[in-house]
Amino acid sequence: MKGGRTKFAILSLLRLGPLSGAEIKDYCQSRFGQFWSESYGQIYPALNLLCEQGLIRKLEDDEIGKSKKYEILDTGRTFLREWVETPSSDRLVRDELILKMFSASMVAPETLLSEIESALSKNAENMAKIEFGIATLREMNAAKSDAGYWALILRSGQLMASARQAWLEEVLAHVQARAKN
Amino acid sequence: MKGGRTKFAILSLLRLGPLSGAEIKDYCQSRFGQFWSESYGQIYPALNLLCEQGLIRKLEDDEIGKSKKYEILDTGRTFLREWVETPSSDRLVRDELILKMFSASMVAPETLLSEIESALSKNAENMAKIEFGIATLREMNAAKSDAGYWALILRSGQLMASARQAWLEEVLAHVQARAKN
DNA sequence: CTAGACATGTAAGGAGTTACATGATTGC
DNA sequence: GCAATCATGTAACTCCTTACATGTCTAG
Repeated sequence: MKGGRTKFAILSLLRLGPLSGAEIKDYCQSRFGQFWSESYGQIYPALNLLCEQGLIRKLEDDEIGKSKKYEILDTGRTFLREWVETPSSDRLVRDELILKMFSASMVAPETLLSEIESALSKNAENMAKIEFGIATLREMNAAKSDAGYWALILRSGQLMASARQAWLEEVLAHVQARAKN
Repeated sequence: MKGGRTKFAILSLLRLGPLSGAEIKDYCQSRFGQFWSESYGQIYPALNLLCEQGLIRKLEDDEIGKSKKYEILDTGRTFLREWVETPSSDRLVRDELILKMFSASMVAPETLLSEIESALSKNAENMAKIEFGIATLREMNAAKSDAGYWALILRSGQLMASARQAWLEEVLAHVQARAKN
């Protein structure tokens, strides 16, 4: 399918209200960041495609010069709903740090420390973002039906991040122990 | 860099002994499956590239007709080691199921059940593979320095899979509760 | 010898990122 | 008006999968 899953990420966001390309990028980062990402190189072409296909439309610039906002159409909502009802493709993970673990015995343990620490701090950042997201969600008073699912998204981030933290700490301990000998 | 990280995945495996393209594919699936994957369309071109660059070599076919095996060279080992010492790129996750959660309120809860259940059973499969991997590792008596790191890889799979299971169960409970009303 | 299985290889195309170009807006 | 900023857009490139084509071994 042309435009792939980027189209659905965009439609998902537009369901809640009109957005511009840049806003879509921002929201992707802040709301989907842990498990999905899109770059401008995908977003802008996809927006044009969605327009051509009559799934969204460009809002007339009431205030000229402002960034172009796009609005989802009923056809777009239907398209989005059908996708939700369709079986998902497999989860894809690409984790270079774990791949390196496979050959980690080739290098001095000390060499690995900085990478593990930077992974830990990146993970801590993620956890903070998720906490912030949880706080925000409470104040958002979204439709109740949405709020439940969105909380589950954040919950997934929580569970994954704390599993990762636990793992990184085990790795750190192992590497430090090896460094001592 | 040409050939990207596929080259390193291949070199990582070849470090342990000569392998053919198909064996590399199998090993990727069984050992790296949870966090890395490669397809033939990447493996074969990468093998040729690695040969051209003098990092591996094709073994002479002592027994003709057998699948072509490739062996890592010292230059390849050095290249691999340097990569391990280099900062990693960010972890990438693409999880369509979670993306759908964002719009899940658009559909009847019952619609979601089969997807959740299939995600649960796929996850259970993964957990079983990891358990098998742990048992295998014990019998492999790999070099002790490798065994420690490899156990950590499996440990990561364990932690992630059980976090995911916990999450999927929460999702299931939520969806079932919504279905009752 | 032949059918099936399996390994190798490739071509086409979609997915995704990066770096750059353009044009408008805002603040000074 | 000028610089800085920001949104939009695009081109080039890498990454990755899929489907197909080819060749080779093996069982019967």
